[in-house]
Amino acid sequence: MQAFSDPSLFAAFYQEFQVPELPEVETTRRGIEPHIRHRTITRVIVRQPRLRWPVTPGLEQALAGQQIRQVRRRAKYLLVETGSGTLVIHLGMSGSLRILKQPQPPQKHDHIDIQLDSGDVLRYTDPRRFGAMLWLTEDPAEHPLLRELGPEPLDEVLSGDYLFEKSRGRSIAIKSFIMDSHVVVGVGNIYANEALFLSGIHPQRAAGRISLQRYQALAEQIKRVLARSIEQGGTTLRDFVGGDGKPGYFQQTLQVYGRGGKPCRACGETLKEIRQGQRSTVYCGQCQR
DNA sequence: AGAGGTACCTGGCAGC
DNA sequence: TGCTGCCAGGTACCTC
Repeated sequence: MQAFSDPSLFAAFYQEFQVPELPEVETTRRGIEPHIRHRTITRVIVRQPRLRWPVTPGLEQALAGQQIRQVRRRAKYLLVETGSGTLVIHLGMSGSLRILKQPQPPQKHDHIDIQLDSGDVLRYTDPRRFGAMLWLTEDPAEHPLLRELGPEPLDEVLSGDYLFEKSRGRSIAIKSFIMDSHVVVGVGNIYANEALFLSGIHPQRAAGRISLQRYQALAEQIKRVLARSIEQGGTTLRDFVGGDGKPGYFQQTLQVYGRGGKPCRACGETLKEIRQGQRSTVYCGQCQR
């Protein structure tokens, strides 16, 4: 990430563009649910239907009059359940949701408003439009987008044993392996870099050539880094009402991500930055083998 | 089947 | 100053 040679620029960038990783999605769920649960949708306004996929045609009619039962999360998908179907929301790379208590004129990237009988509005904003807003009438777990997903990282199913078994015979780099949503969901680029550093595993190592013991460390670190972020998102829950709808981010100090060329916090060695699958990987050649 | 690459999209920086 | 090129990233999908 050479563009951010100056740390303050990097910080400014991430204040502006908080990539919703799993902790941010969960924090968003917790932030909005109390305001929308049991409310009835009175009106839906779609200003920009061109997201990752087109917003489901007829979404406005489908949602009007529906009462929201609960908001669940599967991987980075938010599932807004009503009596007759489920609204599936993905925040993509730059999406956010917030609750408006007062009417506010829509800004450039405010693509969708969901008005509630309380007078509140749930507003979806997404500058890069990598997000999604889909209406499903079938069981969301059976939808192609959700059907093939691996276990939640914080579920006990995700363990060293699971990763070890799943990786046998695989030559793919471990970093790509843990970012594959068929293996485990919710491990984005930032947390993949961090978890590999914390467990001392070289990001390019073949997934099939890592011992059970090391996978136990990796599973533990994935859980730890995500759980800590969710915890902090919860305690710093800021401004889902009226404000920018973005959870506090990066409360925990990043060990490697965004620090290519800087000294390793553990050993002082200069951190290496490479690209894997068009994504930035940062690691310590000394600490990670 | 597995591995790797591509596309989608915008804002902001570097460099000319 | 203004333009162009590049880059960040999640994830489905394409190709080999």
